[in-house]
Amino acid sequence: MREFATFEERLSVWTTDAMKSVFGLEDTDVHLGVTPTNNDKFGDYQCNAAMMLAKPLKKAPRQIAQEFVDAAELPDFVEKIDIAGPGFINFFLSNAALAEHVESLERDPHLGAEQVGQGKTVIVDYSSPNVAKPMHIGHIRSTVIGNAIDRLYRFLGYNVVADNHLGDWGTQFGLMMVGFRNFVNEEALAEAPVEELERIYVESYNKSKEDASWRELAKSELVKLQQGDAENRALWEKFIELSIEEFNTIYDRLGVKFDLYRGESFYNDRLPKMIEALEGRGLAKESDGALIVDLEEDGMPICIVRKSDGGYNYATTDLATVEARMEEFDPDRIIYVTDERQQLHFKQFFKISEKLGMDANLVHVWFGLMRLPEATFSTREGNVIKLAALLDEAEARALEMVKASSPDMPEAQQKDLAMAIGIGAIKYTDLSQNPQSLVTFTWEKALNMEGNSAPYLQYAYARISSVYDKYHAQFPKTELSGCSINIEHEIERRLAIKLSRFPAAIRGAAENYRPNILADYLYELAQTYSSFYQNVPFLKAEEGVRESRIRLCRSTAATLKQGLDLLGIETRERI
RNA sequence: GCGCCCAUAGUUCAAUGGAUAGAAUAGUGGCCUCCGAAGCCAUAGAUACAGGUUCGACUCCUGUUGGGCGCACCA
Repeated sequence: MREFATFEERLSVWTTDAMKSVFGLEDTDVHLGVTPTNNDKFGDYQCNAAMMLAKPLKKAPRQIAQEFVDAAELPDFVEKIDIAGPGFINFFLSNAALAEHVESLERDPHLGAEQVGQGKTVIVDYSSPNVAKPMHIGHIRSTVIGNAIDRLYRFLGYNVVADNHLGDWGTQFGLMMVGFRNFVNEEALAEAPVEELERIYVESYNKSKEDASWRELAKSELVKLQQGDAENRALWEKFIELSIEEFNTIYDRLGVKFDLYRGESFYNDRLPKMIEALEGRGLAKESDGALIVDLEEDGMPICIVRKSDGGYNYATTDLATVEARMEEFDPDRIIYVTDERQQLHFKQFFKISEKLGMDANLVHVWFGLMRLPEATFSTREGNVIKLAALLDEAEARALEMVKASSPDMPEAQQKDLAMAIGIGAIKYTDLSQNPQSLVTFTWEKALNMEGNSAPYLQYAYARISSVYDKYHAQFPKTELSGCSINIEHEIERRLAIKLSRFPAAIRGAAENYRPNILADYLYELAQTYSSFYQNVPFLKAEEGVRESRIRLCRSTAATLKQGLDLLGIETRERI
């Protein structure tokens, strides 16, 4: 058993062994471990094996439970064991063991979370905006959810490669080239480069619809670019450079960092070989001039890997990307974070990758579309909300709140706080719900700062910091780590149990690619703390009790801070 | 037409097949002489519909209704 093993792990190992020995079970599919209870009255953990074993053992569940309880010798951290209802076996942890465990977590930089990723590499492919298009609120989910997954896996010890797979290649660049040379407004370009690039694209696109010679010109410029023409290449690189620069200002504001910015173009050279591989394995065939992979036997529509004009598309690029990533990083897993519309595409190219014999573990983490109450976002409708505008608005609203509640704070600090709170609120809104739900955007929801929200958690953290500082001012000589935690009050116990469950929240969030599991946990932890704070005195408690409670505060602060950091949400000692 | 996803309090969201479906917000009623009221305590309110599987179903299966999305050269 590892040093900071959770009670759930320890108990599960114990119940599994004990069940096997008491009932002479060898191999069984029945889950013999424990799960957390959802009600204090049923103890801290429950084992449901008795019900599940009724059939194979041909005995009544309660009888099984009773025989188990009679025969088994309790581990020392269990205070009491109970049989309830149809045959639930409930475990009550001892307060002393609980207190000791919480104390010990202070020595673990990972707060009890097992380093399951040691020696493993994971590539997380997320955000992936298109060059020459401003990021809008549709990009927030991939960026924020992807970044949380990135952080979670790093925390679990994985070597994470965060890759921003930019949309930097494709037919639109022909139109961009001719458009730029004809309609660029240098002032606008200096002011807001990507917005201007988008404007140029739209104008050029509109012109192409009416003007056949314009279309021809765009096409020939595209071919020149593809053939490596120096001038077009330079212009294309300029588009990318301007775009990345602007994306980075957004990423900086969001606290998002990538290890790589490898656009689709990075894999261009591999595309012909990829087609050869498909043909060599007899996977690809001609159809209406295009080269396709027939996936009918796999229950999917055909997948085009080379267009009838000889160009390659999405699927081919993604296959080549997998191949390149396998060669360079040999990852244990590649995680793609995109919206739900791409499910079929990913299923198709995952299948083709398998058929090609690429031994890649590919995971598509999809999230629900973001839409407006009345319609989906579209450039044509002109209802797109830019990501930068959303962040501005969040910070402005947060600043208003900060000024109202802390009018005497220096302005620079107010602004810094407003940033942490505003950005935190936006992120938390997205991270606190199941990623797969469809989201209807409203300002009110996106910038929620009341109730179950980032500011609630940040407030709880700041309040603890304040208590902690006051303690040190009043009792500067006491060495806290030398004082033990004693659990006597009910609310202390609830808080300690919550603290001990942090690793489960982390694992659940990471393994299911659902940061909301962690967000839920943190909210519950903060609620439990608030109740603790309200119901028992800390600084005015008698010596000993006081130190014990301050240590619980310290653990809570560390857990909140770490958890919020994994969601990419910043904390401040004073708000 | 085929396929994927979704439906939980008035509203916005939770709930690895487990016990009495949790929060927030809006409503009502309390709590600053006391560690920060961005808070706490109390109260009321929900599983679309019809079947099925199971000791046990919001969760799994089938059907219905209502929504979102995808399905040959856009990524």
